[in-house]
Amino acid sequence: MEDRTGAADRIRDAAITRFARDGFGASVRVIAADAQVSAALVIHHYGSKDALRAACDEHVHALVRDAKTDAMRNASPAAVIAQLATVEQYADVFAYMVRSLLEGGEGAVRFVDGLLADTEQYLAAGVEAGTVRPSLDPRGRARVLVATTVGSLLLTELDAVAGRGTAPTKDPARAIVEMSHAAALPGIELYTYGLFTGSEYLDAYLAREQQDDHEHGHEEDA
Amino acid sequence: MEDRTGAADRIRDAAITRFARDGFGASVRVIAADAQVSAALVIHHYGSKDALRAACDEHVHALVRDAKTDAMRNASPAAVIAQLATVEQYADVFAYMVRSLLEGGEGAVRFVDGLLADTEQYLAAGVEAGTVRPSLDPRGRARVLVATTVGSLLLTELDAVAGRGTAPTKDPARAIVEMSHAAALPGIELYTYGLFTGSEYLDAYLAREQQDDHEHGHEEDA
DNA sequence: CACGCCGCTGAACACGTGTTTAGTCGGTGG
DNA sequence: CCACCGACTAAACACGTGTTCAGCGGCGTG
Repeated sequence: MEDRTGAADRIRDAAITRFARDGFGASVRVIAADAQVSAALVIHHYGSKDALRAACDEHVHALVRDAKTDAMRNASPAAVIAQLATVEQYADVFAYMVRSLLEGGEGAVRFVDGLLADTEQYLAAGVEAGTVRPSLDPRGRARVLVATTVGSLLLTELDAVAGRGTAPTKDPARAIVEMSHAAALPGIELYTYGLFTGSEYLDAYLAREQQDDHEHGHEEDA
Repeated sequence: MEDRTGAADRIRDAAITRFARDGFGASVRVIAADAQVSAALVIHHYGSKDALRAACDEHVHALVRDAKTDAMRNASPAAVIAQLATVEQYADVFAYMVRSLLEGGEGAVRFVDGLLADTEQYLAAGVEAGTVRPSLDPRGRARVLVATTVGSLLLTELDAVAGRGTAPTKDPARAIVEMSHAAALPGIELYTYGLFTGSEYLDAYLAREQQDDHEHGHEEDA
């Protein structure tokens, strides 16, 4: 039923790889060359460059969703990411997600939303199991953890730009593996003992928050 | 000694604002229009668009450095950022840094390097003062904290893209203030009590690390 | 076989880009 | 006063972009 040659799929895959490497400013002609077709065929199949990117987003999203549902029952979200990056097959997909994250597209929003939901759910399960401390703001805590993850991604990318690190800018998938390795010890340590020796900071913040609430009423809702 | 009109400075400031808002793909003509000059004058003064951006980088870097040395003795690096964003005068500069962070230029590298060094130094001071727990990997810990900060920045930007949050994509400076407010409680909580109830994760990691070391020797150096 | 469909292409088009060029205006020093 | 110099500009240039157009060629179906 599909094309015998599968040129459309080949174009999409080439676009994913190229977008991941060079950003979404990558030209249609370069993508076409990567897929060994003419630039006109890209438009012929996808209608426009934006539509091509939308197709890439959707395809990547589907792959990530499937991979996540597969691996979700085994490991933590962070481990899922590392695992996802390790698998050769998903390297391009993962790099595409990182790029999308940096340039802030709709796919990135869905990605972090999923990550956020997973993290929150996972933390809740940990709380119930007694391995994770309860939080005054579970959603906010999940956000901080996700922020740490994507922030580490960004720092790794920055290191690559600066020429430091093992990965020569080219392979974000490998970079994330190294990053996760380097950040593992201080992260676990931080998550085990915390940062401060006492609760003075937290107490002070809570006291000030309560005071602020009394001063100018409740501004927030829902 | 300088121009009476100060057009060159006006061009640079317009470029900083425009680059921050639209990314570094912003065209010279738009910047010129913002500064109410011709596109040719931009080139006349700065030689090329890349040189213009370099001038912006340098100017922003100088401003940030000055502001930091001013505020450094008062507050923590994170507070410095929030404070920096608050000040109306530095809003554009700060937005420029965020943009530079996202597109990964040399200025971003210098920025996070500075942030990293400051954080590490600040943590060391805290350790010495007894308010911060010592770490097995102080530099790694500083990295994690900086990652959390820049990750929160990215998440805020993403929220803006998704239309959520108060800031309508336009004002990253205000967005960072809101972000820092929302992340404050879970962050402090996390840094006070940690995430886990016990040290099993850390113990397991340390045990596995030691085992790995014995398996395939020491690979790392300097 | 002949027809039409469809994957596919090279050449062109319209446009936006950074940059160059030729030239105007105004102030300043000889 | 004249000549020069630098800020400044409109117009053009060269190029890269996404996209369109006309047509080629092999396949399945009438």
